[in-house]
Order: sequence, then structure tokens, then C-alpha cells
Amino acid sequence: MDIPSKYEPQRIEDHWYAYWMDNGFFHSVPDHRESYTIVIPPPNVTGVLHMGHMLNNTIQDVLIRKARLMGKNACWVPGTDHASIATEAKVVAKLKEEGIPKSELSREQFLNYAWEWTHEYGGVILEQLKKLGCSCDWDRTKFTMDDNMSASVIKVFVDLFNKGLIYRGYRMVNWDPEAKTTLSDEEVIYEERQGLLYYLSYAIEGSDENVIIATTRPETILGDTAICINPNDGRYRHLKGKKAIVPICNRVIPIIEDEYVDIEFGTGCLKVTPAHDVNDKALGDKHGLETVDIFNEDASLNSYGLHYAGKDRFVVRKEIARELDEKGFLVKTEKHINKVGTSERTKAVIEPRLSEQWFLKMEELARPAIEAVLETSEVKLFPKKFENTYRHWMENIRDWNISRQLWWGQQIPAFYFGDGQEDFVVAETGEEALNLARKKSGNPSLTLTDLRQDADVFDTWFSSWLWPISVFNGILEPENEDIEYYYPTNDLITGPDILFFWVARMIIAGYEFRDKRPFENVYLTGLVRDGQRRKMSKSLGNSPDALKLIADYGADGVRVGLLLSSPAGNDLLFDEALCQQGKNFANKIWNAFRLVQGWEVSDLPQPEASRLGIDWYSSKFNRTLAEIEDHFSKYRISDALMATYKLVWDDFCSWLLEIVKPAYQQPIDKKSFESVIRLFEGNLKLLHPFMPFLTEEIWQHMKNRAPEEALTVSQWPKEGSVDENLIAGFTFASEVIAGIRTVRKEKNIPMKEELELSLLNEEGVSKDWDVVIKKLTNVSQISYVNAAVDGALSFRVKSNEYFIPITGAVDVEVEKQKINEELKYIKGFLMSVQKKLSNDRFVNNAPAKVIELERKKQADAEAKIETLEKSLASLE
RNA sequence: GGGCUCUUAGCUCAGCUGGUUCAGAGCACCUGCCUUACAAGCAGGGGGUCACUGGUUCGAACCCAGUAGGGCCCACCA
Repeated sequence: MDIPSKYEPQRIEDHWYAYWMDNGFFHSVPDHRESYTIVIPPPNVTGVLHMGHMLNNTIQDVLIRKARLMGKNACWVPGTDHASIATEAKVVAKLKEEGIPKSELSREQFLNYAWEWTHEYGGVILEQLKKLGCSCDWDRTKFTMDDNMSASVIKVFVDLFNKGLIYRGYRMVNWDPEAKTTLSDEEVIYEERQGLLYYLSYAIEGSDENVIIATTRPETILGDTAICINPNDGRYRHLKGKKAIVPICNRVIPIIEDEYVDIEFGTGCLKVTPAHDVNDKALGDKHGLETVDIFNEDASLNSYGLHYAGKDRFVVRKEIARELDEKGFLVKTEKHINKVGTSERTKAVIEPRLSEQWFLKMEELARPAIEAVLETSEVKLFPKKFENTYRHWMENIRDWNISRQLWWGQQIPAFYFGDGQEDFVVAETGEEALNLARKKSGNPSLTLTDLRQDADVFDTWFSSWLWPISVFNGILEPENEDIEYYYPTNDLITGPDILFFWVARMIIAGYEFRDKRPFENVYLTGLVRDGQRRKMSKSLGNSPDALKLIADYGADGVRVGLLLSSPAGNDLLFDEALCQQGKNFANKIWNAFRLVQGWEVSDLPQPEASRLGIDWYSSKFNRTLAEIEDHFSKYRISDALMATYKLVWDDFCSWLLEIVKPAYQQPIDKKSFESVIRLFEGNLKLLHPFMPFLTEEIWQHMKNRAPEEALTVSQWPKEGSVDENLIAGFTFASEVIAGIRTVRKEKNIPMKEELELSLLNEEGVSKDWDVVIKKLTNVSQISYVNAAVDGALSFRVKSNEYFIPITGAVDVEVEKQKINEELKYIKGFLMSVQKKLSNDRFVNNAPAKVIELERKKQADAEAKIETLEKSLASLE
């Protein structure tokens, strides 16, 4: 046989991928067929493939390939995200390595570097997806900063501004002093850190009294503008209306009252620093306090920091604590664990900071998106449990801060023409802006050079929330053929970690800009974790190299490995052993193919066993097909795979092929051969979404096929009839076969030695399957008897008793013991059934169907006991 | 602190919303086999008080309450 006995994925994967591409199988254009669309969650343009990508892209490919086989016009749109802060951080770091600080570059120079970087590394990840077998329509590849993608973002912003949904606000935001930008709440990660609680003494103006205040951030006292006590706190009532003096800077600040203050915490007395704490800001607004910002944008102190000006906040914390101590203001310190917000990207400690930002009002926008998921189910989440989290977030949604103090991204199209709060206009182009500005300012002589564009860019998600629309250019040309045909898309596959960042906002955008849902189903995958349940991450070094895995196990093996244990929404505990299982499965199929391929076909009559086996497998196939469809409809991809796995490995390879297989070097009859090939092809179709490379290879090997006959573009099997009698008959026969094999094993009788089989047929089982039993167990003849056979080994299936005469003595005692054990069990079982049936309340209350079943159980058990007792008697 | 959710075999999970597909699957494990498709394999086998405690019911892995221990989301105390 010239086909290697081991499947060698490396040999064929690139070949078939190129073949599919050359024939344009993944490319879609609108036509008369029903569309099936997936838009890829765009990975960061400079990213590399990690296990999370592998998992969710495999799932997407399974769905898209299945849809393609089902005759739909399948379109999977790939692309990448500019990921403003992540990419900018990388570029800054790279430039820093080269000795170029960002501060020395102009915006244009920096952007040149960033684009260079993007072109160099961008799209690496897309090439990696090809290795995995992803059947994306690469002609449609998009990048969130492509010209028309950016133009879409700008247009949407202007539109929302004109609708009155955008405003500028002086707000407390999460400031990343490292990246010198704002972060959204979602980009802040809270960490528990051991810190100190400093007890500071403030003098009361015009008295000898002091008040002690606890704080974790002594450096912020320079920004204090009030002290706050709880009006219900008797300890401080006498301070009402007095003033305190801030140590070191000696500012005189009012003592105010507010129930916000927790009497139990610290000393029950709070220093208020409106510029550097969200809650203090609220207090400040409420009580009309002054705001003193003591930080520069890199979180070093400004001139309000007095002699600490220019020093970093953490340095100042230590130094000021020392000074306070020396001057007698520091009463004591205590250890204290507090939660510190850190930047997801730069890990820097977040500084709450007041600044001018752009906001999008969300409450109104969110309404249709809430309805769609929670009321009308126009958009369905899988698994459903995420609807609760979704509800919670959406019903408490806050306005979205969409500006970022970065350069990499779409620059906000707001143009300032003066220094007043309202001296700006918003427009898609400079020309339009100029027109508007002339009108608004009443100054017709304004020129473009008088306009100053806002320096900030949009939050990345402000471009990706349009993704399902903008990839089809549906914002700029709302009625183009593509958007009308492909939108709404069908399924979205992504991780639950970006449910709010992305999924919820896409739903919002879908209704706002298209008045339609962006997709129907959202499949939320789990996170990929390692064996110790740790999240896979580069920093932990526990994430395997995706490409190496593919090299080691084959793309199909890795795909199967990933899917085998990843029910929707459950975390996937990744273990390379799973890929090994996938690889083994691929090899199994490969060898089944080798077997069939090696058969010599001849014009012989079809053996009865083969006919029966083939009919049985057809039924089994159809029944499993229905199960698989059911699993797919519920997005239970791993169950669909497992059903396929068992069908192919157990039913097809272990049973059918063994039934049909001709004796050594004997030819096979033509009819059986053709049937087996047809059934094999059916298997390949079921397998193809999971294992595209292997199945295409075998498919093409089996017959010479024209390109349009490729498996990738063939047709998913149609539902067929299921003969339950055949399946039941086979199941019974397989138990008989297992019984015979067990006897052989226990008695060490080699397969080569022929056996004879007799049976007491109490079940009234048909003799049809005798031919199959004979073939698979090397039984020469099966005879039907009326009484137990002496000196034979026996076993039972249901109420049938089977006898195998053997040469040499049968150990009667062992046989008796076995029968007695069975008797004991079945009698116990009968008792429990009888107990139920003699319970009047059971008989009166249980449904008739259940009672009938119990009666059948009783009858079966009694019959079996009779059989057992007879054979016991025959052994006496 | 608020909300959601989970606990079934050594591991990862099913168990379709009380009753023979009720105790399952895959992997792992054990025992035989290099049987001419496949040792990446074949055949056979062992293994679970369904977290715990009560309750409802003729009947509970499944429903209710409580306990213990995980996980997720949101908010966040200076």
C-alpha cells in the first residue's frame, strides 16, 4: 500500500488552503441564495495569535463552513482593529528603545512611525488564521483605520452630535499618567495593595484644638479644600461652621457636614480633595467647594505642590509623610489594604483626574438594545445566563467617555475657533467646519488656519461598535448592495470579557444607525485557561505557541482538541493532551480511508451481513445527523463534535467496517464497496467543518474531482429515514458479540479458534443478525435450543441465555457463583419495583405511562429470574 | 457591599426543567493483545451517598430553605 500509515498534516494543509483560495471558495458576492454572515471580532492589528483567538476563530470557521455546505452564501469578513491605546503603547515603547521619546515627535511624525509599524506587523495574525484553516473572505479584509472605516466613525460622531447626544464635560476620569490618556472604567483593573493609612492632625482655626483625619494619600492634602463630618456624629458637632488649617500649605478650609461620611471608618472625619477623588468631586459640587488640582499630566506635582513641585506622586507620598512627622502633624500610621485602580495596558496606577472630555449620552440609545435582548429576543445570547449580566449593565449604563488623549486613532472632528466654552463646531471636513465656524462666530473672514482641531482621538470601541455595519460600508452608503444583502449578520462569536466593551455597543449602534439588530445570535466562548485554571497570558508564560501546536498536531488536530471540551460560556482548560486526541482521531479516519482504498472490488454477490450492516449504519447516520443538527441549533459545538466523533470512530470504524471488511486478500463486492464509499463521503461532510484539511484530502483522494466538486463546496447530508428496529436489533446483537468476546477473554480463547453458540431464545430476537454475530466473533454456527446446554460457558443478554461449549472442564462453581450474583442483583431490583407497585399512593398518583413501565420492569425481571434459576438448576 | 451563577467518576463535562436512555460521555486508569487499516490501535474491565443538612412529594441529581466552598459581573469607604 503506497499510502502512509500515519496521517501527515504538514504535507497537505498548505496545499489545500491554496487550492481553496485559488478557486475563490471563500469569496462571497451577493446572489439569490440566503446569506450567512459572520464578522470576525477584529484582533489587534499588531497582535499575535493566542489560544483565545484559536478557540473563537475555530468556532467561527466551523459555523461558516457548515453554512457553506448547507448551501448558504457564507461570508466571513476578516479584519483587524487599530487598538489605539495598545498599539500606541507598543509604538511608544519601541521608539523609546530606539532612543526616541514621543515628546520629541510631532503628531505627524509619530503617526508615520505607527503606520510603519502597522504595515510591518499588521496582518501577521491574519496569516496565522489561514494556518488554522479559517475560511474568511480575504478579499473583504478590513482595518478599523481604513479610509472609509474612519470616515464612517467621523460621520457617526457628527450625526450623534447633531442629534444632541454628544457633549463635552469637565469630568473626573480615569487618568493613566504613563500613557497620559483617559481610560474607560472597563480598562481599569482594581488590585488589592498593602498600603498605609496616615492619621493627620489639622489645626482648627482660632483655637488650640485639632482634628485627626485618616487618609491613604497624604500627598493630596495640598489639594484639600474642605473637611467633612457626618452631621449625626456627636463627636464633631462642635466643629460645625469652623475652619481648619491644612498642614504645610496652611490653607484655611471650611468644615462641612454630609451624611456621606462613614462614621465608622478611620476617625469619622474626611478630608475633601475634589480634584483627585470621584466622591470628593461630588461633595465639592454639592457644597460649592474650590477645586485645587495639584498634579501635572504625568502625575508629578505642579506648583500647588510647593517645594514638592516636579516630583512624582509616590516619591512625594514618602517625603511628605516624613515632613508631616517631623512637624508633628503625623499622629500614627496603620497598615491598610486598599483597592488600587491600574491601567489594563500600562499597569500604571490610575489617577482620578478632572479634565475636559467628550461624552456620549447612553440612556436613550441603550433602550432598543435592552429590548432586543431581554424582551423580543431579536438578539439571543448563548449561553443565556449572560442576559442577566447584560441587563444589569445596560440598565445602569453610564455616559460613554469617547475621547482619548492619544494620537493613534480617528482624531475628533471638533474645531475650535476661539477660547470660549462654546467656540467650536463639529463637522466631517475642514471646509464644512469653516462654514459652520463662520456662521457661529459671526466672523466671515475666518480661515482654515484659524481653526484648531481637537487633539484627542476616539476610544477604539467608538470605531469597532460600527464593525458589522462599516465593514459593508453601510454608514457611508447606507443602501449599497452588500449592506442590504449581508446585514443583519447571523452569528457573533466572542469572549464574555468584551460583552460591554463591544457586543452591547454594537447592538446599540445597529439599532441606532440601521434600525436593525447587527446579528441574531451571540455565542460567548469561555476563557482559555491552563490546567491550574490560570488565565492564559503572555506574562505568565503559560500560553502555548499556536503555530507550534499546529505544526505538532496538525490544524485539524488542534481544532478538534480545542472544541472537544469547550461548551459555550464554560472556560476551556487547555491541555495539549486534547490536541493529541484530535490528532489521534485524524489518524483514525486516515486509516479507515487506507483500508477502504486498499480493497479490490469484484462482481460478487453482496453478503447478507454487509447488507444488514450498511442498512443499519445508514439509519444510525441519519439519527446522529438529527442529533448533530440539534446540537448546532443550540450552539453546542462540542457536543456536535462528540456525536460526530463517536459516529465515525465507534459506529463506522469499529462496527461497520469490521462487518463489511472482506477476508484477507479477498475482494469486496461492488455493491457493498459503493455503499461504504457513499457512507464514508457522508462522514466526511459531517467532519469537514471541524477538520477541513484531512477531509478534503481524503475526499479528493477517493475520486478524481473537478474543482467545483471540492468537499468545501459540496452539500451537507440531507435528513434521511431512521429504522428504529434495525438500530435496536443491532444494539442487541452488539451485546451478544460483547458477551462472546468477554468469554474469549476470560477463558483465553484466541480469536482464531472457532466457537459454537447455542441460545435459549426467550426474547424472541430475530435471527437476522446471526450472520453479523458469526462474522465478528468467529462463531461457526448458532443453534437454537430448548434447554440449557451442559458443560458450556454461559452469559445472558436480557432474558436470552447463550451457551458456548468449550473443550476442557467448565468450572461449575464459578459459573454458579456468577449466576447467583446476577440473581441477587435482579431480585433486589424486583423488590424495589414491587414495593413501588404495591404502594397505593404511587399507583393512584403516578401517570399511567410510568406505572406501565414499572409493570414491564417487573415482568422483565421475573422472566430473567426464571432464566437464571433454570440455568442454576441445570448446573446442579 | 449589590446582583448572577456553579458544586455529578481521577480530570473536563452531559443529564433537555421531578419517574428506564437515571446515575451517563470523552479522556485518564486497569487487564489482555504487534489479529495484514490504524499500538496515534483493537478487545475487555473497574470506578460516583450526584457538596452538606433539612423540607415538599407516592417518587428528588433535578423543586424549596439553610450551610460550606468555588466562579463571574457591577459598585467601591477616605
